[in-house]
Amino acid sequence: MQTDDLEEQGFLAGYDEKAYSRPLYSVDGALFTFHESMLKVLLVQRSNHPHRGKWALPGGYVDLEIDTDIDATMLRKLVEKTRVAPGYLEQLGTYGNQLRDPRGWSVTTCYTALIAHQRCEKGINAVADAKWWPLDDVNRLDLAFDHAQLINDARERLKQKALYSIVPAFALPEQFTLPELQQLHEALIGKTLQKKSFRRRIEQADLLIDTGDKRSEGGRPASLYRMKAESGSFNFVRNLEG
Amino acid sequence: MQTDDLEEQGFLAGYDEKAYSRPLYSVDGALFTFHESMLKVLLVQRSNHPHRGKWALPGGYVDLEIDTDIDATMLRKLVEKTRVAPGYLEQLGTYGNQLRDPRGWSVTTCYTALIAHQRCEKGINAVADAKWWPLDDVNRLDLAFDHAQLINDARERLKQKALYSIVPAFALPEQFTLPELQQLHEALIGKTLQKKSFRRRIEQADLLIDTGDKRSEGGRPASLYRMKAESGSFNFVRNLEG
DNA sequence: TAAATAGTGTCTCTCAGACAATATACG
DNA sequence: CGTATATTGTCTGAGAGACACTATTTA
Repeated sequence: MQTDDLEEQGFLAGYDEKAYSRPLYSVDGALFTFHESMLKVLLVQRSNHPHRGKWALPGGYVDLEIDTDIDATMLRKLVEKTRVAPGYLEQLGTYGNQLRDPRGWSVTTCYTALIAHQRCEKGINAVADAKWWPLDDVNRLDLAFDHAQLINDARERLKQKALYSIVPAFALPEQFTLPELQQLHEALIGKTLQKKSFRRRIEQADLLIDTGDKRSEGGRPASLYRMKAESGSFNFVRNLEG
Repeated sequence: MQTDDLEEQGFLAGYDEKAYSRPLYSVDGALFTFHESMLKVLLVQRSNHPHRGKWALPGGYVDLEIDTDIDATMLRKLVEKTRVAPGYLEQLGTYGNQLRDPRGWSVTTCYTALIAHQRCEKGINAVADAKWWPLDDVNRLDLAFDHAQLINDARERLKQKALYSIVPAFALPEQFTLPELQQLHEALIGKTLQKKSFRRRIEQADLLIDTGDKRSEGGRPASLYRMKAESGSFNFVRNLEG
C-alpha cells in the first residue's frame, strides 16, 4: 500500500492533463419564472461564434480555479445574468454528442432552475443581452445549439413535478395565493385542474403557511401563503391527472 | 448572414480545441441484476492508477472517433465487460468537482442499467477483472473515486422506480414469475408488499404477457410472464407505500 | 344589486392495504 | 393427508374528480 502510494505520486506528477483529446464540457441552465400569467424562460443573445446573434440558454465552461463543483459553475453563470441565486436549482440531464456543437464533440449538463420574476427584474435589466421570453414564443425562435430541446425537456420535467409536488411555487414570489399557484400548475400541465382537489392535497400535506395577508384581484381577496422550508422536497403519493 | 457564415468558417478553422484547460469527462455505469434472490452490481477491479486495485464501476472516456454520443460511450464500455447490451439503460446524473479524481477537476455522467444475470454470465466470466457483487457486500468495500455514492444514488433511483413502475423487471430473465418480480421490488424498497396490491395493479395496467408456461418452486407452480414492449415506460399514477 | 373571484361541501369512483380463503403442486 | 407456494375474494379507507354551493370583495 505504501509502495503503491509512492508509485501513485509519481504517476500523478507525470500526468499531462492535456495529453488526451476530449470533449468540450459546459453547463446550461433553463431558468423559468411565472409572470403576467405566462411561463417565461431566460435567454441570452450570443455575442460570440458559434451561433453568434442567436438566443441561447445562459451557461458556460467550468472555471477550474474558481468552481468547486458543477453546481457552482451553474450558479456562477446564472448569477452573472440575474445577480441573484435562483430559488430552485436541479440537474436535468447531460447531453453529449458529435454534432451539437460545430466545434466538435461537446457535452453539456443542463439544469432546471426557478426564480420569482421580481427577485431578478433589476439584475436582468442591468445585463444587456439577457431577456425573459414567454415559453410559447420560444418555439418560434431559432435557438443556438440544441437548446430548443433542452428547454422542452426541462419543461416536461417541470410538468411532471407539477403533477406530484409544489416545486413550481419557486417560480412565484415569496408570498403567493393558491389561485396563482394553481394557474401556474395549469400552465405547466396544459389543462385545467379541479380547485378542490388542488387545494385539498396541499392543505392535507400542510405545505404552506398562511401569512394572514390577502390580495384582491377584483373579487373576493385571496389569502397569501408562503412555502414551508421542507415543502420543496415533498412529493405526493398520488399524481394529479396527467 | 452569408458574411457571418464565412466568418464562422474562419473561426472554426482557427479553433484549437486543446487551448483551454478543462475537466476530464467520463461515463460510469451502475449495472444491476437480480440473482439468487439478491440485488447485485457489476464492479471492475482497476488495473491502473489512480485507485489501482480498488473496485469501481465500469466506465471510461469518450472515444471522439467511435462514439456518436454519450449513450454510445456507456454502451461500448458496458459491452466490453458483459459482451451484451443491457436491457435497460438510463442516465442517472452527472457528478463533477475538484476532488473526486486525484488527477484534478473531473466530471462523470453516471448511468443506471439493468440486465438479466443469465444473459451476461458467460461474457463476464470471460473478463478477468469484472465481477457481480451483492449490493449488501458493496457497502463494506473501499470503492474507487465516489463510486460508492454513485451506486447509492442509482439504487435510490431504482427504489423510486419500484414504487411506480415495473422497470426493475429488466433485471430479470425474459420470462419471470410474479412472485419473483415482487421479491425484487421488495428488495429494492426494503419492505414487504401486499401481493394482492402488487398483482392487481400490474394486471389492470395490462403490462405483462402470460406465456402459458409455469415454473415450480416447491409448491404450486407460478405462471411465467414476459414484459410487453411498452411496459418499460409505463408509470402508475399512484405509488406503493414508500 | 350584479359581476367577479375565492373558497367549501359532498358525492362518487378508483385503487392500495389488509388479510382470509382457495388452488395446485410435492412428499 | 400435510406442507409449501401461488393466486383470488372482499372489505376498508384514502384521496382525486366532479360540480354545486357559499363567501367576500368592487362597481
